Amino acid sequence: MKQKIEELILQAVETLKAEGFPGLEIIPHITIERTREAQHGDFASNLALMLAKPAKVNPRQLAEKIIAALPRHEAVMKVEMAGPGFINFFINPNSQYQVIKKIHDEGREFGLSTIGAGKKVQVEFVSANPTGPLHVGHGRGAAYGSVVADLLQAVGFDVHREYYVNDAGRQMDILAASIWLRYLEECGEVVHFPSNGYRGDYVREIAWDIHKSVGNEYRRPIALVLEDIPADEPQGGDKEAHIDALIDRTKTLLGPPLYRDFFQIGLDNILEDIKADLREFGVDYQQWFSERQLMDDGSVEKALERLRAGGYLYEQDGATWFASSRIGDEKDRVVVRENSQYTYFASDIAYHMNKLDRGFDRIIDIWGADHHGYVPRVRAAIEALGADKSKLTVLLVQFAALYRGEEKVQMSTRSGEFVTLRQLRNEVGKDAARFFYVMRRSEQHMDFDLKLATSKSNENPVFYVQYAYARICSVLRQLDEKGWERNLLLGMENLSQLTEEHEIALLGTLARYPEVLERAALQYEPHQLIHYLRDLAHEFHTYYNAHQFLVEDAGIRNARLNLVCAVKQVLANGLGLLNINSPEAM
RNA sequence: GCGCCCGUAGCUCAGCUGGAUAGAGCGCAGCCCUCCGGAGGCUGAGGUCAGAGGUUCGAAUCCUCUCGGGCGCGCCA
Repeated sequence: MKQKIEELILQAVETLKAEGFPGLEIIPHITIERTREAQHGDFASNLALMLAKPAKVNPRQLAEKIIAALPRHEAVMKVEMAGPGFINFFINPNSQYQVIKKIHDEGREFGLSTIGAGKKVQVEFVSANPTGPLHVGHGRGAAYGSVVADLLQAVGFDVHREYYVNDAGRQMDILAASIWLRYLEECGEVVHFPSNGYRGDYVREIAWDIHKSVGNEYRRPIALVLEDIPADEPQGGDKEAHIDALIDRTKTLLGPPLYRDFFQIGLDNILEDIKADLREFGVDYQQWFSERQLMDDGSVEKALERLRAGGYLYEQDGATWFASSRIGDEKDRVVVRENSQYTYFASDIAYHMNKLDRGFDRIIDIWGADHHGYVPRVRAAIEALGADKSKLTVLLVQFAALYRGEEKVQMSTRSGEFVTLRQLRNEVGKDAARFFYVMRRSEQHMDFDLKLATSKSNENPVFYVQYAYARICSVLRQLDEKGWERNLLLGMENLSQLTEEHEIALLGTLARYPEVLERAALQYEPHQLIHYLRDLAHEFHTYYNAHQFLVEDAGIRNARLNLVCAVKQVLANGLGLLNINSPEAM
């Protein structure tokens, strides 16, 4: 419809141009908007306002001219000039009814489109370090990322969802050492647990499992473990030096193969937990990409070689630097440390090279907002690798501050004091959790009130939308109980009897759905879909209160049922995209 | 200090990329089933869109400055 109007306007402008009307050489992008108020019709164009200046005419006069030049179209009932020079289009209701047939015919496909044209898009999200279970902070990225991916798929992109597993590096070493120390405790050693170790209960559980299967085989006297280890912070030392020394000691005392086992058991354990957690949260991946693999198969070295060939690497202070400040970063970055270890950034460069080599048209990284300082250097890396840096989109998700009522919940992964995503799901359920996370614009700081989300009452917005769906199902059950059958054809023949204000409004909202999907997908803004669904549910509830559907007149009854079933279908489609259930009864 | 995000109703937030009288939910006041599910609907009160300049037919939206909040600024990941 929007497109048709656009074409009509374009034709009108061409006509005026042919008549020698001045100032129409440059036609701005024609924007057709849905109006906010019914008295302004269904669609509006501000073209006359935009053109008034170059054409040096009064915008109201220009609008009149354009309207006069508009070709006739059966779907357009009336065109009006209004306000400072808006052109308002009133759509013929008969053409509005078509949407009900369309929704019925297309069913679950209604709203999907092909504007993505099968372009390959990779979406990487969550990618939390596998050093512990996911917490509620990761939940937002998980919900947001999965919905963005699903939306892109819905509008025709070929979407590849990926989780980057940081299974190399110091954090993992700290985890391995933490597990071993807890294991020693199981063996009966008295351990002063390092302040910088992972203190969560899950570490004890892993240690407990190991002890159960191998007994005291890996036990070493604690005195030997602590020999010459610099003091921890509470004892007046440096916690980083303390933990690093403990990691080295763990490696020496266990020996490489055994150390590897502890490391691997911890990794496998936690990664399995994360995978299961996300699956239960309705988040699926095509690929779990290992950082360690990049290290092992020489990809990092290859990536650095490519940078070196481009003249972007140099040596200084014993380290190797990437001259990222030459291409947008605020300073240069180390890629190989003085101790000849790669930095995390080095493997990330390799990872992005790998993404580029796999031929994605678009690469989307979804990160926590605290990583924003990292964006320019990754962009620089892509440019230095010789790729088009516009291929990369980084979406930053702001933190969700957690509250229990008024009280803010403090969180720290190391100390183990945090609410896990699993706990949240158990408390509020998958549907409410997903809905809440995605309800707000991603760049918006969000307060997640556990108390509110836990309350299974009317305060909880997800129920409002689900209730609309359940209500429609209930109406259909009532139909059956009253001994009536739905007559689809009769309903379609009587659509023109849907003349109530609420019915016309619903038609417009239903017709909007494909546009909402498209916008939400292309702008990576799932919250637009949520708001739409709330609008739709609200209009349905209003309609429900104002009019009886199951009336004696079979024509009107079936027409209304067709409308209501169209609402049901769109609610199900929208909720489905959000991976939220559409319950037939609540 | 520099950079990124943000500031809209008592609270939590939308606001369709510059449009018409700034909108929802919760909370508050009042009302609506002999009727398809009251987890609903309707009405009302509540706003200097943080503040000040600027751009123009038109600004919550764009630019500059100020104030306030969050987050970054490692040879950590």
